[in-house]
Amino acid sequence: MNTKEKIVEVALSLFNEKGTDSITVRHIAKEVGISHGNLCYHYPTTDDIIFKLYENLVAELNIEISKLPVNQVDLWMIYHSGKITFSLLYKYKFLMLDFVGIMRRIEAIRTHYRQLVVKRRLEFGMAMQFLEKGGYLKPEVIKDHYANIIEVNFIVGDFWVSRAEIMFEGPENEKLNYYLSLMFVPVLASLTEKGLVQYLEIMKELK
Amino acid sequence: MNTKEKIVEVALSLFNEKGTDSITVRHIAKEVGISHGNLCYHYPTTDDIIFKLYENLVAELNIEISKLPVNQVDLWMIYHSGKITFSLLYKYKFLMLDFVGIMRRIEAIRTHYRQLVVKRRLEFGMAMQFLEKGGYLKPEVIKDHYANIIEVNFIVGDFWVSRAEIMFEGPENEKLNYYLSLMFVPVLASLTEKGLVQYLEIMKELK
DNA sequence: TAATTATTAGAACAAATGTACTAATTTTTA
DNA sequence: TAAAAATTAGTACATTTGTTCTAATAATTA
Repeated sequence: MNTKEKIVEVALSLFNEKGTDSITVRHIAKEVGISHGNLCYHYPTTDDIIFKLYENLVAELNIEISKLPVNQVDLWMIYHSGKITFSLLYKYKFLMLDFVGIMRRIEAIRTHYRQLVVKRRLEFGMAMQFLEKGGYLKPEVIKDHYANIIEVNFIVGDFWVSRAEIMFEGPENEKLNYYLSLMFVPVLASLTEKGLVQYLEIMKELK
Repeated sequence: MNTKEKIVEVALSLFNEKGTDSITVRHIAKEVGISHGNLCYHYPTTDDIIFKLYENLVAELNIEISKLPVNQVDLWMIYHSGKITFSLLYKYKFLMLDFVGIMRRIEAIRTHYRQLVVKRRLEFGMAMQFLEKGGYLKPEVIKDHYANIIEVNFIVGDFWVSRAEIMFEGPENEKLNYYLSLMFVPVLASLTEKGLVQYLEIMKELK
């Protein structure tokens, strides 16, 4: 592994452990075992490293999501993509824990993330439509209800790591499964019989 | 207004504007128009001011919530207490925007908040029971579903300000109403006819 | 009033940090 | 191989920040 990669790797674990505020280029350099002059040659500021880590997260997400079979949209598919996403978000949890600070500070990330949300909102919307057509989800009775469910799930998806950090005592796996299960909560009472059956299967897997 | 109060007032607006990270005792002192030596006499560190502001938020919440009529629990009552809470959280939005950082850093706040959550969880649970008895909410069909809805709403309640900061363009009032309406989303499909009628009334008010 | 206490301004200092720079060494390229 | 480019260590300096201290002034109390 070259120096550039080592820096990013060490920075990730330091950020996850201590947060981005208290970690400086000097801390990272010391932990990598190089001079901070050298580190600044590769990444002038910690924000440059954070941006690189953000890029890595997005890249990993794209790779993993593209591996999913796209032939059918059902609750299992939602579950699998949720599982992958949640695992990766947890791997880069410092990004989630300091979400607002990073978004405020680093324009490149903010811009990219906003575009990502627009894209994801559409994908989610499509998925809901497929679920409805597939007989898993009842037709919407209240205007914008499913769009609102998506917004709620965006908030849960982006901030469950923060919530867990503050409130949850327990192993990572339990934590992840618990908050993943919460993603189904807003939609639960709108599921059809068929949808509910699949939901209960998924919950067995999550236990 | 005495110096101590002035400090807290100025600090609130500075924190809300710039975040807690970049604001130091010197910044606040300069803005108040006193020496930083004087400021440190009243509040040795910014964290002491943050704690004071947290106490103020909790006090204001208690006062406002206690003003609510407790004779009946219906969706309007949920709406009113939500409205009050959301307004106050927005007034102290820096606390919400740097929630994790503050919780990690300031033990006194972390401890108090955790106890608060336990208390609120019970209150929410009671409210759900009352809604059910009052004929607004269908009986729970899936185990822990209502407990899970409460958890989802905790996350939305604690992080909507962050979400809004990153994504929402628009006036404060719209912002507040929109995210307040999201609190009803997870429970919506579990409402009875009677509940739905009241919900639709509330939505008219929110528009 | 006189003594005491509270409040205020400002200086002083060490530690941390961002930033820029130099010089040496290693690696790559022509 | 020789020149060029990339990488590395280390220095240097201005700023910021937390912290402590002193001395002066204002307010309160006995």
